[in-house]
Amino acid sequence: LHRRLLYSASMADHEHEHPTQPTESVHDHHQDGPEVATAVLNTLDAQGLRMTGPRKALVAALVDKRAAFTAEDMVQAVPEVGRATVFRTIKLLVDSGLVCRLSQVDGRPLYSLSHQGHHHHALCQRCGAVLDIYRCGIDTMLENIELSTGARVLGHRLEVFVLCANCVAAGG
Amino acid sequence: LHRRLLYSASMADHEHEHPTQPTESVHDHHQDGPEVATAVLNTLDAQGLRMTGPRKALVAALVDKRAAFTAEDMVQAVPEVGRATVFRTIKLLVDSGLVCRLSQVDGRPLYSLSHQGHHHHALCQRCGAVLDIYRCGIDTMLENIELSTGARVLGHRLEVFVLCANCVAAGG
DNA sequence: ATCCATGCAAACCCTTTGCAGTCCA
DNA sequence: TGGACTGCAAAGGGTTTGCATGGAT
Repeated sequence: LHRRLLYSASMADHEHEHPTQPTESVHDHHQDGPEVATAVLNTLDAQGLRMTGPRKALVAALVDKRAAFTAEDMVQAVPEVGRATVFRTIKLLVDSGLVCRLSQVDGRPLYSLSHQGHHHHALCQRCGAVLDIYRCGIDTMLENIELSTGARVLGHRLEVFVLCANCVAAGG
Repeated sequence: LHRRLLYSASMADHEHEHPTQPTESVHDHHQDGPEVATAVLNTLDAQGLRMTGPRKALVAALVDKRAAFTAEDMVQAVPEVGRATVFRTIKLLVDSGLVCRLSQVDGRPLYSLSHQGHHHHALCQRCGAVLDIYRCGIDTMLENIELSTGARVLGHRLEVFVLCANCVAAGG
């Protein structure tokens, strides 16, 4: 699960037209846990937030997750931390940009560690792995919506539901 | 709100490469109410479902809506229908493909009348108008994700949050 | 007449809040 | 020490369910 994938397939015939626009890139979602945990805690510290026991435990637990998780997952992963604190901490991390909220097919929220510059996610429906999608390629479309309709685009969200390569190999 | 917009801007320089791939198209979300209501009821009938009073009332109400609506909106729009029936009927319409579920920025569900062939929505954050987005242009990206990662794409959801032209004109 | 569909109310799930006590800075 | 943080438990909202009644075919 530590491989990193750079996507650059089959858009070559477009590149002479948009030489400065890179193609999409994708990589999966796991890095070296302790380092990430330290980075997360440093960020919290820089925001003047307290490094409490429950917060450290929660950060350690979510950094250890290799997949998107629900609030309930966290409640169970760190039973010594109260339910309310789990919710409060997740919200705090989301507001700090350290964790991002994504949504399941049925709309229920999932969370995953946030990686710089990514906007979208491909979520494995079997194992919960999250592939980040960089440069989703819809900016042009959004601009065109503005041009053709007069609407102003404020934001967008793209969720992609997949079976990751591992799960395809495991038989779906 | 009855205008229909066909998008075809600024992708011309791509078309010689994908002559068969149309550009995105967008139109807003309202049609002639009674006709749509009849069509919806016919579809329910064709599925062997009963044409009860509550169902007719709910279909009439939602066809009359010019914007996306919540379940609660429906409860209040048709106070003579029980709360549970509203939820059950919305689910039924979603399962029949007549209504589609979309999601607000915060993830709470909204619903809107479903139009054939559309996959995505631009939702006005001020008035709730829904612009359908046809040919969202991300299919190519999804194929490329498959090629580069070995994942299998099962589905995707794109939500675009906008201020529609009317609301821009009204001062945001 | 037969079931499907409805209404009511309770149950349910997930999340938030109030408040007294705790612990980091 | 003070104020941010926590835990508990209760409240909250949105949605679903059980069950007896009602209504469409």
